[in-house]
Amino acid sequence: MHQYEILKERIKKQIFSGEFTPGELLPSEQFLSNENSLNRHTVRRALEELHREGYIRRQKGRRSEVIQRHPRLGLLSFKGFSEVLAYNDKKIRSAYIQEPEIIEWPETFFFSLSEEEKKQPAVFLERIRYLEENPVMLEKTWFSAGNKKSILEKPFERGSLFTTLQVSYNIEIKDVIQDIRAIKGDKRTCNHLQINSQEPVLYLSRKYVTNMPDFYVYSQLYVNTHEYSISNDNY
Amino acid sequence: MHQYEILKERIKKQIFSGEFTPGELLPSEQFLSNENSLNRHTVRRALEELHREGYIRRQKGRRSEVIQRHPRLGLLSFKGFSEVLAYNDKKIRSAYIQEPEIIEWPETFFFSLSEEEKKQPAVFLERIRYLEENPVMLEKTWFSAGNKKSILEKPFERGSLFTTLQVSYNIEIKDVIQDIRAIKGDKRTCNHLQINSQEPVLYLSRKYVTNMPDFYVYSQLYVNTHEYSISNDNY
DNA sequence: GAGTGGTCTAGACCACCTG
DNA sequence: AGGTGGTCTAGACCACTCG
Repeated sequence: MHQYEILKERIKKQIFSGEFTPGELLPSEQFLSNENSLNRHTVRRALEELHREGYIRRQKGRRSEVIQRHPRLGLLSFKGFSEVLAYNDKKIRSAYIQEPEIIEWPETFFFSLSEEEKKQPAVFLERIRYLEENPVMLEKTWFSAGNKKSILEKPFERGSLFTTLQVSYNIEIKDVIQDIRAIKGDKRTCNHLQINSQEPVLYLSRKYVTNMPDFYVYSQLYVNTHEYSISNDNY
Repeated sequence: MHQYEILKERIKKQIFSGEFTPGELLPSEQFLSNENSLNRHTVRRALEELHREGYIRRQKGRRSEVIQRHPRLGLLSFKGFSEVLAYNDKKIRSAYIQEPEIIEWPETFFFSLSEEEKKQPAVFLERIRYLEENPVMLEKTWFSAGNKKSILEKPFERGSLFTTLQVSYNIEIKDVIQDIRAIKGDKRTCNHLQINSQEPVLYLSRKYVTNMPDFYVYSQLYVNTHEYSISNDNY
């Protein structure tokens, strides 16, 4: 954990605990720098990320202002579902449609796989995500089984695949490539999302890049945006 | 124009001109630093932004790799349509449905307006955006007329509203707040996009933040994602 | 005019990649 | 083992905000 991450997480917690409230100004960079015995650049790095994630507003000559959080899903970032909403006051929950299992890679896959990946079977899982007890997202996930079969043996750490990959295999998500479309939901998808068949659904296809060469995680997300829209991280 | 922006734009041009080709490694930060008499931090800032915008891949211990660009619309960034695709080889074109005109703000608006904004009427315009002669996006734009009525007098600089705002009033876009949904296109929208009525359409509502306090630009975008999906800037 | 954020320079150490 | 990117420190100047 780097210094800027530590500071960033601390300020996030202070925002969610109400220690810093929306509209309030954070201490100056100079102050945070002295206070924490950090260089101003390190402080700035933390504040820049808080800005990109939509927590604060920055303006030259003025201290950083805590922003009123909107009731939106910050799904465009590449954090996992649980992380995105971890600090939120929304009640979230996940349920398996398909627990992690070993399967062959589908013949036609939505990203092109490397030869290395095709040699191994895949781990597949499918989950439905609830927000305030409403199903908002159907998520299908694949990754190369390789030497990661032990991941099937017990439930995910804190319900998060990414947390589990990190603690079990020291794998971290570094980047994501994603495409977004509006599509008609098929019958099965709409059933799970509890909307009428053929209703528009936001479709995201994702390839997560990790710190392990040639190991990627792939996801297809089907999101019901009738109730909740999806907001961007700012930058 | 800051040093890191100059360097960033220069490298972008070198990528699009084919001077750097996909798969190729850029010179090291140290080299670019010496070459341009810039500090390594300044070089890094440029490379970080190129990474976020999806032009290069960065990996510790290895020089930055130029990425194969995908035929996708980088619409999630807050750049204008023309800027996004300026370096692309795709043919783009815009046409007015409604040329800029002065109107009253709609009674119900998709973002909440400040009292200051409501005092003034709005400039409204509506455009249809073509990619390779296919209509891909319908865009409605509003902003406070204020002292900016001269903007109605002549065509936009290089067809870009944002460029015009910058050269005429020194206004720069600093940030964007946007929401994304999948909706059923209404009849009018689908007609313009040349798709069947009720087809799913990607809907983005945007509030652009500028360097001028209390001056915002608002847009509603309706995107046909059947042919082209929308990709993220990475970070 | 004091406080503050944005940019830039100079230099250091570490972790990772590649021969 | 040398090259390279990621993090961090120390210090500087400028442009903007606000009382």
